[in-house]
Parts: sequence; C-alpha cells; structure tokens
Amino acid sequence: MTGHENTPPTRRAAPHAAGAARVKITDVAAAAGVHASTVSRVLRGTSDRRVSPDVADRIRTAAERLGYRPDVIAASLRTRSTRSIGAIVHDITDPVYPPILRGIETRLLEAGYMMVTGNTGYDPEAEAAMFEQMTSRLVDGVILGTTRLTDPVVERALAAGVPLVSVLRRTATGECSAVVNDCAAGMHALAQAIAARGHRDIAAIAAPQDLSTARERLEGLRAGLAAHGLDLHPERVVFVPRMDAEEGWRAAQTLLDRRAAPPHVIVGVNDLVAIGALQACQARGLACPSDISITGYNDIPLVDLIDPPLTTVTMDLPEIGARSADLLLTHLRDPATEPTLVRVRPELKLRASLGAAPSRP
Amino acid sequence: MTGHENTPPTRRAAPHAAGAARVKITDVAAAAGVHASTVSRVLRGTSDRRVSPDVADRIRTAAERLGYRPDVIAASLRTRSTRSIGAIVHDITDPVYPPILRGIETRLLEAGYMMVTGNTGYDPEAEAAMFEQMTSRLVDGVILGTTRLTDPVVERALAAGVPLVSVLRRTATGECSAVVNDCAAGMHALAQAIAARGHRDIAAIAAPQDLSTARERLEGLRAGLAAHGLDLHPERVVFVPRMDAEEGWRAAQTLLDRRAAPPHVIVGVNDLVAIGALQACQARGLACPSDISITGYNDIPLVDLIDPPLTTVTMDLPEIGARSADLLLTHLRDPATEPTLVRVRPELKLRASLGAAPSRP
DNA sequence: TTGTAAGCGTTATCAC
DNA sequence: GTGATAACGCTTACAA
Repeated sequence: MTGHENTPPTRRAAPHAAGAARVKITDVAAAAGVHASTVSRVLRGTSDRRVSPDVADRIRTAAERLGYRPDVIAASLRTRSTRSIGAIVHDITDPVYPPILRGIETRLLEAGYMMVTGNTGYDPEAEAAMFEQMTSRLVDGVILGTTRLTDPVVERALAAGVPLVSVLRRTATGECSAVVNDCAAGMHALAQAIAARGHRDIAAIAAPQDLSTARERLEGLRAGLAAHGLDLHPERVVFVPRMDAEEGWRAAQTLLDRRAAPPHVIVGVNDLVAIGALQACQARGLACPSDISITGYNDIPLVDLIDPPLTTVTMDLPEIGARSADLLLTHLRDPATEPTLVRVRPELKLRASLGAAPSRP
Repeated sequence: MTGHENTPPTRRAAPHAAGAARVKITDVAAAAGVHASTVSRVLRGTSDRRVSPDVADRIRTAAERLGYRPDVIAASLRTRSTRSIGAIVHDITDPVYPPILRGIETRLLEAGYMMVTGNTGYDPEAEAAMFEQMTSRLVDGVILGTTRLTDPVVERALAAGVPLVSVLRRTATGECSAVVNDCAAGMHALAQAIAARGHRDIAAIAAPQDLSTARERLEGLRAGLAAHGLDLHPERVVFVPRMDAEEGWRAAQTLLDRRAAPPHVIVGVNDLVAIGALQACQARGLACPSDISITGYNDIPLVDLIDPPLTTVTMDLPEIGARSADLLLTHLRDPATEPTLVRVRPELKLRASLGAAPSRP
C-alpha cells in the first residue's frame, strides 16, 4: 500500500489547449452565412421565434461539421442559469448516500442538469463554506443532505433566495421543501418487533439531536416502546458524534461498561453504528442474538450477509433522491412553489440479529 | 442515460433572485470610492500590481459589509477557468468509487476546486455524452474512472486538449496520465495463496477485457497460477457484463452448470461479483469454504463481516483518488507535463472464504 | 423570418 | 497605484 512507482512517459501527442481555438457561435454563423443570433435560435430551439427550415438545416450542418459546442459558461452569464445543481452530503462513503445521489443525478440528467457534489464531514463550518462556494453562481439550486433541525445553511438559502431542497433530513419548522423517510414509522415497527420477542431491557445508540433523522428515530423508538409498556433508561442511551462503525463500537463499550448486565437489545441509530456495536459485543464474548440482539437502520449493502444478518429498516433511497431532484426542479421552474414535505414509508427487515429475549434476568 | 440534451424551455428560470439583487463588483467599488478594477485586484490578490494598504482595507471592509461574493461564472468567462473539475465513474453505488471520490474531492477543495460528478452505468455512449457535457467549458479537466483500454473519451480529450487523468484503470498505450492499482501483483499474491492451499480446479468470474482492471486481474491470475503449475480451463472462466452481485450470481450458476463437480475455488474479479457467487453457491447447498472457496478484489466495506469473511485484495482508495487529483492539478498548472503512470501496491487480505482444497477429486 | 445591438459581471491590458 | 476600456461567448429584446 505504500510502494508506488512512477513509470515515466510514453510520448505526448500534441501540445495542449494552445492548439485548435474553440469554435464559437460566430464561426458557425459565418460558415452558415447567417448571424450568430440565428444560430443561437436554431441550436437552442427557442420556440417563440421560428426560422425557415432550410436555414435551420444549414446551421445545424455547419455546427456539426465544425464540431461546435456552446460555451455553457458564456451562456450561463447571459441566462443567469448554469443548469447544474449542487448536492451536499456529510460523507459520500456512508453507504446511505450513493444511492440517493444516483437517484438525484438520473433525474437531473433527464432534465439537462449536471450535479456538483460536496462532502462536509459533519462539520457545520464546512457545510456553510460548501454552500457559499456552490452558490457563487456555480449552481442554480442545492439539494442538502446535511440539514439540521435549525440550519444556518437553510436560513442563508432562504434569505438569498437560493432554491433548496432538503433530502433525508428536514428542518424543525419545514420552511424548505424536504424529502424524508418516515423514521417514526420505521421505529414503531421495530419497537413492536422488539416487544413481541419479550425484550425488556432496551438500549439505544443515538446520534446528535440536531438531525431530524436522529431525533425522530430516538423519539419514535421511545414512543414505540412506550406503546408496549417499555422504556429507555437514561443509562441505556449513548449519543455518538458521528454515525459510523467506529463510534458504534465505542458507544457499545460505554453501554456495556455502565451496568454489570448487558441490555437485551441495542438499537443502533443506523447500520454502521449497529455494526460497530455488534463487533464490540462479539469482542467482549457476547453472542448475537443469543446473548444480545442488535438492530440498525438503512439496510445498507451487505448487512443482510453479515454474521448474524442485521435486522434493520429499509427505504427506497434512489426514489428519495429522485423525488428531491424533482422537487428542486419544480422550485427552479416556479420559485413561488410552496415548501413541500414528502415522506417515504420505510419497511422493517427482520433478520437474525434480532432474536428472542435472553433468559437472563 | 443518453437523452440529456435539451429540455424544452419552460420558462426562463430566474435563478435565486428572489428579491435582493446580487451585489456586484461595481457596488463594492462605489461603496469604497474606487474603480471596479481596483476591487478586483484587491479581492483576487493579484500580485503583479500592488494596491495601497488603506485602499485595500477600505475595499475589503466594503465588500464584507455588502456581503459581496464574486460571480464565478462571470470570472470564468474572462479567465477561461472554472476552477472545477469533473469526475466520471461507472456507478457511484459501487462501493469502490466513493472512497476514491472522497480522496479526489479533499485534494481539490484544498486547491480551491469544486467537483462535478457523473455516472455512466457502464454505457460507452453515456460516457461520451457526460464528457461532452462536462467539457462544454463547465470544468477545467476530467478525472476518468471509466477508462477502457482503447477509449474514445481519452482520444477526444487528447484531441481537444482537455486535461485528463485516468483513475483506477488505464489505457493500453498510456497516452494519458493514470493512477492505478497494481492488479497483477494482487493477483499473483492471491494465486500463490490458492496454490499453497492445495487447490487444483480453479475457476474465475472475469469482466470485459476492455477494462485494464479486468484484463490485468485475469492475466495476473493466469500468470500467478502458471507459476505454480496451475491453469484456468476455458470451461472454468465466465465473463460478466457488469461487475455487480447479480451478475456474479448468474455467472456462478453458469460455472456450476457446466460440469458435474464444482471447482475448488471461484476467483471473482471483484468483491460484488464474489458475493453474488457466494450466494449462488450457498443457494445450491455448497458450503464455503468447506465445499468451495471464493475470493474477491477491492475489500469493500463489510466483506470482512459476511459469512464467511471474504478473502480479497485491498488498496488505499482515498490515496488513489488524492493522487489522481494531484496529477490533474499538475497538468492544469503545466499543460506540458508528461503523462505519468502511478501504480499503487495492493495487499492480500486472507480470510475464511479461502480455505483448504476440498478432499473431493 | 432574420439581423442589430446591448448587455451578463468579471478581469487583462492598457493608460495616466 | 489607480482608472478606463475592451473583451470573454452567448442570448434576447427590438428593429427591419
């Protein structure tokens, strides 16, 4: 992993950009014997004004022959639209994001937009910086996957009139459009399954409550458990700063250290955390699910194949991405569109990591 | 994936101009009592001409007070640089790509560049279309993760003088810079481990040979096996069109159908394919590794936790991404830079999915 | 139906 | 040191 070797050169073909000057719209116009504006009208397909078919043909032929491709930057300067949008996420290596981004991109391409992506690593300052960068007229709108319940970036977007859709998470007041998973519903279903298996001592690894997902999952779990006469003792809840496996491991250690007896179940705020917790338990000699049950959320790839297969909650991430793109495109088309909240219903995936309650006290 | 040309112009979007007109450089100039060009000099920090400190201060204060942020599009039109680069991959939901993209983005942000991403779904036409879109002056250069051994996109980039670096894969002739994993080395190590465990009947699930990764892995495997007196019978090789789990499943079925006895080992071209094969074997009642061994490549997240843990080859993907970004930035700074090939050495990860040869014939 | 001309906001290149 | 001016390549009222 450390040993790199640089192989020197084959020979370079031609010098660089210095070469062929870009063919521009006036070149096409000259070749077709018309004015640049006519070329623009034809190639852009503006329907308000028609051009005669033969002129149009001549222009298209010339453009083709010269290999003309419009300079999108120049066009953007004039039209005030870059036909690209920004997507900001915490960490693209969190498996929950790629399917969402894929869904977004697919829909955007259909609409002729490009996608600019940015990772912020859970750093609010990086979130703000990324947003500023993107909205220096680089993008027409933003899809925000880092949204906090009260989010400075969202406020900034609102103040600056930047079209913005929140994906996966939402703000407290719903002043911007969002496409989210119904976390409460997912957690209710999970709580029901936990109660049905006779578990009484429930623990949770929760995440910062300024993210709607984290908050709704914790509250949903509490409410769901309460419906079956169960609760979460404060000693049985640990908060992690980031929702990854390493933090999950650490949190599980904390949980197990707090009391002599391990809990019956550890409910992870997401799959990565649950996997970290699972490893921590196994490292301490606790077998899952016979000694302890563990659950996650998101159903990321391969959690159905680990040992034991992880009980989790699944959702249609590409669909969530696609719908957020749709929503943003709607806002772009009509800035007066009211903020909308789209909830996508999740589905419980029962697997072996959630077993029957152990016969311990 | 192909039809993303023009959408009928619904209504000229008035991108984020909800109300407040953007403050522009002339506003700052007026507020500071200087000319716009002076503002530009100060804010941009061009060192060729010095501005008196108090004027500079006045300008910075005014800019701050007015909340001025330069219009990057307008600047790009003038400077001919957008300070963003494009990253093209087959499929961002393939876990091999996110760490690479993360490495690329980190390095780019440090250098003040943004990243535009695009997925092509293994479709050469989509690759070409994406490249054209991006290089309509939207990006200064491209990092290509879809590179084929002879690649029209690379040729196009060369002809058009678009700075381009290939990541993960490379072309046959090495006419463009590339940062790759040393697949042959990885496969040699794997072949050695296979031979050492007494396996004789080796099968492979290979991928299209127009990708350097696929070709080098297959050839590396062949060479590695040959070094131990083993070979790959043609009946024991299946090619998949895409390197995902579904195709791996299908390919394994094909392999198992071809002969009465299953092979001792199935070597997957990557982890996803190996996982699909593993599931297919298990579905047919073959236990891994007691009845059959299976190996992958890439060491994607969680393959160490599945049942059985997957033997695979790992590499430093963020490093590969970062180095490709470095290389592109170098080409951007000095277009005369010679094409360079960087090889990153991989490391074998021996896990339970590779066991001893079964005692069958 | 097509041409004319005025920008879009910034920066490079001159003057002064 | 600072200001004036002319692009950068394209789009779009408006004129013809």
